[in-house]
Amino acid sequence: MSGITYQRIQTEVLHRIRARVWRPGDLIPSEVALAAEFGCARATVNRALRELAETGILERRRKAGTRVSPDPVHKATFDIAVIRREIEALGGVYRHAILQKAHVLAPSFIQALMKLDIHAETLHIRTLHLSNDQPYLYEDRWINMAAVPGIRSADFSRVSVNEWLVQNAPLSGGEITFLAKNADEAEAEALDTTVGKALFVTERLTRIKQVSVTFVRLAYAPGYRMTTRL
Amino acid sequence: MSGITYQRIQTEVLHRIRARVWRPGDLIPSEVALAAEFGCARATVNRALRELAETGILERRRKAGTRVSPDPVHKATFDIAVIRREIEALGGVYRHAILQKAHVLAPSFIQALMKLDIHAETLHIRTLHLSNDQPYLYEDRWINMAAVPGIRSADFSRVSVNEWLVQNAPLSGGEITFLAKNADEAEAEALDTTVGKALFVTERLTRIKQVSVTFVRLAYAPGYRMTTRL
DNA sequence: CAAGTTAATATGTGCAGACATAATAATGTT
DNA sequence: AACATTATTATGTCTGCACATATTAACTTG
Repeated sequence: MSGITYQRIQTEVLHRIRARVWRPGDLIPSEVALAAEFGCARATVNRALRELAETGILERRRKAGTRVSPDPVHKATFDIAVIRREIEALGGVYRHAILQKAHVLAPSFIQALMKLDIHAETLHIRTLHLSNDQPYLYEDRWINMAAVPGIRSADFSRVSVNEWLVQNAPLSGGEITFLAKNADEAEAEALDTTVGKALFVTERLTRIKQVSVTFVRLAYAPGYRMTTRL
Repeated sequence: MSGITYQRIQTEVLHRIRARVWRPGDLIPSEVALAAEFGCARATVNRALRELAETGILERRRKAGTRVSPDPVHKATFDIAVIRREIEALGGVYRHAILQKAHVLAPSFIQALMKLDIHAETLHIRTLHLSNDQPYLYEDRWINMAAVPGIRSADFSRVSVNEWLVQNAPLSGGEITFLAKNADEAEAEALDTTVGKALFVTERLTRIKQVSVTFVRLAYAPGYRMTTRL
């Protein structure tokens, strides 16, 4: 084997971009040309360039060729783990407490968000997740009962709703939103802080085949930071 | 050609997981076995499974085999674009105003964050980005002069610092952090809101080869939401 | 039995060749 | 000149095949 790896090619390409040999907007040589230069198969060059294109560093189009992205759109990736794992990964002891659990007809704003009809039955659960017995996260969740039949018989004293859904309704699609919000009274009380304090909030809408399964709002305790490498 | 694509295999695998044929934690058949079943080359199966593993749905280890992730860590990716493009993508007309620009010795908290030595010279710039003449984003940036020599001669009246750096110091690594923060006086004034209002903030530390280039704090106007698909 | 060695196995990656497909460039036609 | 048609080209993907590598299982050996 020639010893040329696709990773070797990737670092070489990155070097040339950094050294401004190939500048943002420039067209770079074709796969065939690069394969000849590096003395490897085209498939190897293809994989190298394809992966760089996935990160947004390169832009590729058939026939047009490969160019360095004019303004590279960095893609920041965040791991959205089960909350228990998130807490345990930070070295905390996980515990959760259910503050409220009620079967109710969906209020209108939830109907609109989840696109439910007027008579839709939902399970409304408010949970406090604790790390080392300190409030960590306040969860406000609405579940569309029609979409998850087995949920009536589930026992949430041991496994959190969060985990039950991951195990029993895997691989669902949806959207996630990050935002900042001043704490209201319920949030302030649960998270042991004051009304008005800025909270980092994530809202998630989960679907299985176009049908909304659950809407969650997670309000993190003050001071929370969500970090990732670029 | 058999017509079996790697994407076809991916959707089939996803179906089996959703249908709970293969459940979280289960070991799935080997690449060779799947290639035989689908009547395609192992390379095709390999690409299908490798990509699913990158998204966190599968876990793979040599010899041990491929298994469905026990608690799948969803990976949410956010596009971090140049601010002008972000605003224009939302249909706004972009404009920016430089509120402050000063060459200063790095204050101690910046020294610590960027790991600069005591005599390090920095450029401190505060910029307001506007969409349709409405305050959109307040930017507070520190640049390590030593790391970006050409910056002295740059003209920031036409191109924002943001864009200049992307064009002239491409492909740098670093970290990005999301957090919520109560608006202080400077932020409230710039963004035309009240002190204490919850702001969505992103902080970015950018490096080229271990050397810190710039530290930016971006405070978005109230109401900002950052959304992505799962 | 414990510890070290060897074999077996699933994934990881490379190669050469082929055809598919999208987009551009060249060409011909009215 | 405007438009439709036809090459050309770079990427996209699949096929078999080979060897690399990590890791587990099986097999020695003291």
